[in-house]
Amino acid sequence: MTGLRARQKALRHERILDAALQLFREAGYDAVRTDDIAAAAEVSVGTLYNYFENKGDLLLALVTLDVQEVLELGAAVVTSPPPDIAEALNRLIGGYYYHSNVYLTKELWRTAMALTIQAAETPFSAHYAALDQSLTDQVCDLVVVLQRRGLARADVDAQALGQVIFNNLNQMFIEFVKVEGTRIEALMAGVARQNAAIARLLALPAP
Amino acid sequence: MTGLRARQKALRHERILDAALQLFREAGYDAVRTDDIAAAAEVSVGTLYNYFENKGDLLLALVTLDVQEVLELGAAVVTSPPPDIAEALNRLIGGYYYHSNVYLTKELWRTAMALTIQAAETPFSAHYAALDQSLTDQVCDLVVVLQRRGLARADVDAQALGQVIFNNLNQMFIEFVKVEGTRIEALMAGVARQNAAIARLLALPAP
DNA sequence: CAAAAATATTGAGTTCGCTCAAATTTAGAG
DNA sequence: CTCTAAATTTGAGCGAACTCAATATTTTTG
Repeated sequence: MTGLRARQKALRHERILDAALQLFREAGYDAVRTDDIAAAAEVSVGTLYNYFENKGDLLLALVTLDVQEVLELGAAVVTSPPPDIAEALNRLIGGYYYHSNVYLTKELWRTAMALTIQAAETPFSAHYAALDQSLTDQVCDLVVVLQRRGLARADVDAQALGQVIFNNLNQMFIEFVKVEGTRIEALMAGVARQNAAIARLLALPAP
Repeated sequence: MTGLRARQKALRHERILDAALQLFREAGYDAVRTDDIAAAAEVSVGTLYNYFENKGDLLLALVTLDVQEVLELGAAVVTSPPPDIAEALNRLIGGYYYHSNVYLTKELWRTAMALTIQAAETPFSAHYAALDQSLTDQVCDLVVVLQRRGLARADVDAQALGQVIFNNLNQMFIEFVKVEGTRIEALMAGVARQNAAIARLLALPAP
């Protein structure tokens, strides 16, 4: 059987994450003090810092859980995308976007995005970067699938184009979380317009 | 004549900015304490905070000066772009990139980018956002100019495509400043590949 | 030109993220 | 079961960003 130590470790880890998520969601990242999280998890501040590098790393741990789910969601779209290029892109990207407010608020995303830029060396930030790469790969895969099925021009660098599409959707999401008032529908509309432009360029030329 | 108060105000404002730029550049953003900047500007901490909302706003004030220069640089490319689509994009974007290390280090850019996401409400962050929009407009203008001169397909939403191109170059820049080791040449090579893909799609169809 | 009003400066004090030496708890050996 | 070593927890304390009541300086008024 697993030692008492290991079980308590796992338990504390989860208690801290749970406490952080709840407090962050209801009060916002800045308003929550690390002491509050420690108290809610029934652990001392020192212990909290034994499990997570810093306050930001704690948030990124929560964010990566979210991105992981989103990745699985996207895989389904890539394996059988709708036959229209624009629709396929919108389906994939919409999946990403609409999932984004299941666990996290705009403020939390904002803070998280800022952290991944500023503290790119911390372990969870590296993990997030890896997931971001997986998302890029997923978009690239979608482009390749569309090309293979004869739905999109095959005479173009799918890798490069996939990166462009992902960078665009990512940047659009950042702009979205920057402003508290904007709605996901508006974000989707903006991205759909951009996807339409790309889809038109990617469409097979008239025979 | 302008009152003594106004003159001293302008003087102090400049002294603070100068001190901050020098210290930030030579020691890095985090290593410099606001007390240090205040001391170097021969001003008290309280005064510093009378002129700038916070430490980050001070950095953003410096960054916006840089972006302003970059915008002027880009205008020249837009008014008379090279006849090749890919080359035109590379020229414009290269201008942006190569100017980026004139005043600021990667760490400063990283911090600044993070701040514009996290603190989108502070005055200088709003100013930065406006400049970002101007950069987007500049890219859109370039696409329109290429279309007008018959160098690019005209049957595509230039506005939307310009946004995509800008969002891509912006995101690529963020990835670039994230990692301390990477060189601008590598960044340019990556973006050039992406631009090549877009240029191919935008090229006029064979008659 | 003096006094009052308006505007700016100052720096000790507060807050919060994070550290680390001491104390506590668990695992293993005899 | 006891004693020792290893691993873990603890919370008072530290550093740095930022505040605000007191002070100082400039401008305006009579």
